[in-house]
Amino acid sequence: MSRQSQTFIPTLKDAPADAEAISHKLMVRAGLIRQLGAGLWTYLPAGWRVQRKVEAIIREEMEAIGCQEMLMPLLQPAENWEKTGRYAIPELFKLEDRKGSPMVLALTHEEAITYHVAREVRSYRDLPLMLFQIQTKERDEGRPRAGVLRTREFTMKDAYSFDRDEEGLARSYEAQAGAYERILDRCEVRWYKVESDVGMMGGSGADEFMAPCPAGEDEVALAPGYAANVEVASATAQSAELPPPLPAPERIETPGLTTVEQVSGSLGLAPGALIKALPVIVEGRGMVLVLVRGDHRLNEIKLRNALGAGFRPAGVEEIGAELGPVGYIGPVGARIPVVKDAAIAGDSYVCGANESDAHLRGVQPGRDFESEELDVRVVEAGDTAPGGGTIAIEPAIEVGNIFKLGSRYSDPLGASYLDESGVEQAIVMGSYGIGPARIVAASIEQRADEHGIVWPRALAPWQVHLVSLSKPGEPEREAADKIYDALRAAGAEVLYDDRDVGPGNKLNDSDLIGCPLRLVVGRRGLAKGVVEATERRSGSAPELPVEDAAERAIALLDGLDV
RNA sequence: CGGGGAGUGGCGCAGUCUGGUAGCGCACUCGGCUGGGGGCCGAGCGGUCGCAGGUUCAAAUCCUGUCUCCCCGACCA
Repeated sequence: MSRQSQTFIPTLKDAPADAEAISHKLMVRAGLIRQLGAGLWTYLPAGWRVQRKVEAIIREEMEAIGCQEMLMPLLQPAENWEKTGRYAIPELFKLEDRKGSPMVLALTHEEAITYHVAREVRSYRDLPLMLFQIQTKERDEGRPRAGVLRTREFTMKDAYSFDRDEEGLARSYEAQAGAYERILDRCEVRWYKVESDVGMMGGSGADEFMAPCPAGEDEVALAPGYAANVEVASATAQSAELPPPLPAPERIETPGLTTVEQVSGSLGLAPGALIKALPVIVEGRGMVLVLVRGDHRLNEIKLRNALGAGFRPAGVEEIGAELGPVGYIGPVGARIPVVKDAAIAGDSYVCGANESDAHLRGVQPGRDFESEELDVRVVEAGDTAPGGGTIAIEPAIEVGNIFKLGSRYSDPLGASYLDESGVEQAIVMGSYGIGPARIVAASIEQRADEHGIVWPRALAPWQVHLVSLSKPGEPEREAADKIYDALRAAGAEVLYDDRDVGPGNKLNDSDLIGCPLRLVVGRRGLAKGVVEATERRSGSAPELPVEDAAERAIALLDGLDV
């Protein structure tokens, strides 16, 4: 059924007032989705058609690498989550059944799949194994946002690999990565594969597939031959201009100057000539003083990974007791461990003197204080990447991620096998997620113009939007009806706008909905014996003879590059 | 979790400060006109003003509580 008069595509002239992201506005306006609650979205018929196209592509590419589809429950007993230590995750929805048994709504399915594999797989002969599902996930997000980009309930394709050893995992991981590249290419989204943090998944390595777009919540650091999430990106800093070195640190009065801007401004120095001192309390280790250059920011994920432990910022009281007044903290004379960011590489810095209204200048790391050197700053545009290129930073949306889990889940859930020599070994796992809704949103973000959505053929809800400008019953309508029948007979996916509304409404809705090819059947064209085709993306508008309009339209469609 | 904003017809909003008959645009229904980029005329339908309690002769408006949604930040497979 694709007569528009009988299809539920509620388009809107205006976007909801609170929508910010392009994809959010357009998906609502084009009648693809509607909101039910915070982070909870209903897919209307056109939106669901698009999502199913993405899912079909994912299915094909998963099956092509020997990954088998299955389906696991969303509602699960809490027990396995307690075993893996993930029951404490704040995003995990927790509930009880009527008997009072603790249950959870799965935010991903490592526990379930590992539970099953642990029971069924016993021999090295059963491995390797790759399984996937396309299933709902539930996450109690602190802040859902941007329409479908960050929601509390969403569909995810999650795949899991099971191997005998690290080499096997590496092969499975590469197979999945290759499939992801083909999936994203087929969906026509621009993407980067970037190094990433392992986060709550745990494990030994991870990559993310990022689609650059304005609404992206992540930032990627890019250079020729280099791509990383800024959460983990590492690069050589641009140099900062330093004053001449001094034989020893010199105390200077800085009354009331507590920020980098104030101190550098008052001394006439670049912010990069200052050292910013950030006291943190490290789990099981007490207070540590972390130093970054005045013009740099601390990267908390890199610091956590470098320390191998969690931490929190120290409180004002704690800092006062251990070091001095907040705003005048520095490493010289500090009696606690000092971590110095690698970008602090000069020999004459200004830092706090650990007393009110005073700083020190001419401070030289190594001479004036001891420290452990780590890379813990946020990289910036203009830095030099490991390959020698210059870093650029772009916002991007994470559309997929792949993790080397190792035995992070197989150990606590007892997933093991007997090897050739009869020795019990832990199964080595990987997990691979991809979000169809985010692919759809990214496609819209990347391709939309001021008139609406611009679908690639692979995702379009319909390939052709046939628009009849005449009223029902008028002779021109017959020509449109015939073309509709011919297109359908030829197997084309066609949405036929046969509604009794004005031409402006139809044309604007057509732009909004964004099918790759539009055919307008109106009095003006018919007088010349033509229907007007318009390629949504290029705007190219050839005229097609009425008699074989359907055939010609299909040929046009096949000629579109995307 | 911290900060800010908003809940009034399907959508977008005014009215709230200064309490007194709930309004506008769009959409929708009916009739007519119009028919190539959201057209026009006329007549209509539709709202316990998020919820609960309080003050008052009288509450959308004042007070208290509460729920929901949005934005910025934190967090985020």
